[in-house]
Amino acid sequence: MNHLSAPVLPQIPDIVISRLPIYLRTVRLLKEQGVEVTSSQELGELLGLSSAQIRKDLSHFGEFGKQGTGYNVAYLCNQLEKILKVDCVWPVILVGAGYLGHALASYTGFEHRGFRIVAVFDNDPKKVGGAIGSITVQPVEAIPAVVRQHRCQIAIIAVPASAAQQVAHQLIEAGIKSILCYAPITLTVPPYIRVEYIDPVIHFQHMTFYLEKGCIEE
Amino acid sequence: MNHLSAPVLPQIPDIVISRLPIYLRTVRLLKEQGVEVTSSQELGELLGLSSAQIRKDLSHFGEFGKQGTGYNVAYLCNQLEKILKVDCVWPVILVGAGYLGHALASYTGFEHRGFRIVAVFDNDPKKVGGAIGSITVQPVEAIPAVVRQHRCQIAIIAVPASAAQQVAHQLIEAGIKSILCYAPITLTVPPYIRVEYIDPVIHFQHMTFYLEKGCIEE
DNA sequence: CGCCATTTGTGATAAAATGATCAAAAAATA
DNA sequence: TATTTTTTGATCATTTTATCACAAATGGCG
Ligand SMILES: NC(=O)c1ccc[n+]([C@@H]2O[C@H](COP(=O)([O-])OP(=O)(O)OC[C@H]3O[C@@H](n4cnc5c(N)ncnc54)[C@H](O)[C@@H]3O)[C@@H](O)[C@H]2O)c1
Ligand SMILES: NC(=O)c1ccc[n+]([C@@H]2O[C@H](COP(=O)([O-])OP(=O)(O)OC[C@H]3O[C@@H](n4cnc5c(N)ncnc54)[C@H](O)[C@@H]3O)[C@@H](O)[C@H]2O)c1
Repeated sequence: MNHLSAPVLPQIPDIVISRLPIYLRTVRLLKEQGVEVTSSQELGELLGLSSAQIRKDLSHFGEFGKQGTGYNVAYLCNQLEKILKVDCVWPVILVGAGYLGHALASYTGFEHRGFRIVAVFDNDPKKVGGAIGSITVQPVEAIPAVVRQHRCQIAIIAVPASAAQQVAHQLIEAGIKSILCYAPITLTVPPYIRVEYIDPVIHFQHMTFYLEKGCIEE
Repeated sequence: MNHLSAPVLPQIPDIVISRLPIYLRTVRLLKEQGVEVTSSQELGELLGLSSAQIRKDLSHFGEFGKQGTGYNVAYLCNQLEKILKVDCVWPVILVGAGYLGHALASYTGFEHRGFRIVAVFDNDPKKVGGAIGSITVQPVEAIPAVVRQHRCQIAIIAVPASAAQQVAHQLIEAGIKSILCYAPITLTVPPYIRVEYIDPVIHFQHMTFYLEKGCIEE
């Protein structure tokens, strides 16, 4: 170890990063409502967080507020978009053209928040060639070429759990760096690949712990 | 304060509860694969967690393992289901019969994990009366009666963000205790109501923080 | 049967996250 | 202009969470 080595830039906790998109979502809502200035207190009330938490989180990235006044909504919005790198549109590919895949591919809410589904893949010959809006379903064999063409780093997995691990391998092989997995299974991936999960049942089962038992049967 | 009062039962951290459904999902997978015994080490590797974390989490609820051997998969599965109260099927209602609502209402993966969508509601007269599988879409006015009839405590919100807060009010009014919200908005609810959120964009924006910027435009 | 290799459950410890406090700055008000 | 009210960003204190490390079981094996 060299005591003269450059100071390590402070690693920002992942839990802080995970709150930024929520802040951005709320600040953008305020902006749409015509609100020009807000405060950590107001944001905290809207989000159910303490004002200190919000100030501390933001302070990792700079000074965005003004004492006595608070935060300029448009400016904070811009800064959060820069920090999260969503001041642009990212290409996303989707594997699995089932019920969920259709809903996601038809969803119009991605674009203005920084994402666009540029291609959909399926391994069922009956699905391949079909259209979802303006997108034509392609065979999974086309994944590597499409990823290269769009320099795509993000993929959604919306195939059955039994196929998800294999699809993950194919995606990583093709150069995908981050995966949003809707299949109810934990994927095994190399450490440099980021996977996030969406499984509504996980949320339901979290809820039932706190509910009074009241079931239909079994 | 009475020094003779009953000992306060140790409050289990919510973060521990939030991991239990993941454990259950994985243990059930092992069970399906015919695995009879597992260990905190094996589970940790499958989930990307430390074995100590898993042991400590489980220890909040009792002793489920055997030293030198590990955990009996079927038994652990059963115990986790009991702890989470999913050793039965919970009725769930769904508001919003759009693309996402259709995907959710058609999804067959809820039942065997403890949940059944018993009714779907929409406020669009063109949707009301339509069928999704065996479920007929009902008008939102019918929510209170259906909630009472099924003693339903859980609801899914799958309406546009602009309608979500109002729908949440209606649901709470009707007696719903926990809400899974797919609309990209933070709901304001009384403290005794639990809300969980699913918003894929939040996950994407979390990912992009760690990616090298590579966008389409803007 | 005794020994070895495992693996649990847990108290102690370390690390991380949150919350409280406050000086400084800015705007509003008198 | 002086005073009061707000609100930030930083520091410090507290609480929460995760990790470590090991005694106590357990089963397999020679
Ligand atoms: N539908 C929902 O609302 C919902 C809810 C929660 C979770 N999920 C999960 O999302 C995933 C998709 O659900 P769904 O309802 O759309 O299922 P689905 O069966 O309707 O669709 C799955 C699609 O994946 C395709 N597929 C299967 N194997 C593939 C492979 N190896 N490569 C490429 N494509 C493949 C199939 O051809 C099919 O089109 C599942 O894992 C499911 O558990 C869905
Ligand atoms: N489709 C997706 O894959 C997807 C992905 C992410 C998030 N979402 C979110 O999920 C929600 C639903 O998405 P969608 O694509 O199904 O939208 P959608 O427009 O297809 O469907 C919304 C449905 O809600 C109904 N609705 C509107 N106001 C209502 C009210 N007050 N009471 C009852 N019903 C009402 C509409 O009639 C419509 O049928 C939205 O908030 C969307 O942002 C959807």
